[in-house]
Amino acid sequence: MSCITTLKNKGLKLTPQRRLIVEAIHNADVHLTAEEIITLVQERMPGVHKSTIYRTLELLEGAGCVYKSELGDHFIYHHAEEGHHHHLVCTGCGMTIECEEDLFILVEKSLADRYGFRVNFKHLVMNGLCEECRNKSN
Amino acid sequence: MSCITTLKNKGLKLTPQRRLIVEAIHNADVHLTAEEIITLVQERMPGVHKSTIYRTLELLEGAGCVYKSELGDHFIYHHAEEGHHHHLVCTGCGMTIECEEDLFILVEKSLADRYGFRVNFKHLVMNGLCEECRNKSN
DNA sequence: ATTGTCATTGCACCTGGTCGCAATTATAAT
DNA sequence: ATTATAATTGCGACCAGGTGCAATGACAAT
Repeated sequence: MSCITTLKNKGLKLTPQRRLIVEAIHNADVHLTAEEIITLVQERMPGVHKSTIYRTLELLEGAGCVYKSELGDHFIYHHAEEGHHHHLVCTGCGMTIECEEDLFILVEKSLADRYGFRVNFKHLVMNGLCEECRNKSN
Repeated sequence: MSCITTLKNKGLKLTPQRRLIVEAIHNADVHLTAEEIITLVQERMPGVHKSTIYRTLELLEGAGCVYKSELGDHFIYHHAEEGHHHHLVCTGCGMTIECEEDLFILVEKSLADRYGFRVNFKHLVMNGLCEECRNKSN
């Protein structure tokens, strides 16, 4: 909800298109792909151009209202109020598992020490094989 | 070098196009983007179609001769004999740092224990801010 | 050296995502 | 309520990467 006020505070305009996009992301309980957002928005307001949606998504990301992550070959978006977590994506069956943040605290520290690099570990996507697929493939 | 024999052993044909592509990847000491490979190959043999190159790259990846990773918004390729490493990509200036594998051994183990998930940590790309950009932005 | 077969190529077209630009519109000031 | 103006939209063109298909060509068998 505060996305709207965040935008206003930054002197950005509140167009019907933007309202729809923000709404779509808020109503979703999981992350959406760009494609899904485009479909949802255009169902309610045909004629909205995809470039508008991509630009709004980028803007919302920049404003900190929305997180964008790469999930395989496409992008997913979800609103910022959700807790952080990481994704395990099985390359066998496509299933995704969400996993906790704490696993990476050590890595985060090591990277900072060794390379002076502050990693953005808000959302990380890792590919691999789930238990089931691993058993199947052997 | 053994890429060539690997292909032969699989009953695949050794076309001049494929020879050039394999050669380009072997001659490079760092990873190349698909774009760079296309340019290199076409310099020596104009008319080679990009789809041929993408397909060959995919084939080499499947044969285990070449690794493909996502680096931001594009793909990079390098031959399999290189050691594995991960990439730190600065979202500020675009600079990339290569970092060692050993950082992730612990994480790998935790994920297997907690979720039964075997992560493919061959090449991981992590976004964040490098030291310089972090100092600048404050 | 010729031939047959199947892998491979080039082509034309498609996809998701991005960009520059002219037309439109949300908002603030009057 | 009008107006000014800067942000935003829709459009069309573009980019990297991928795909189905008919034509070509590498290689094995003769």
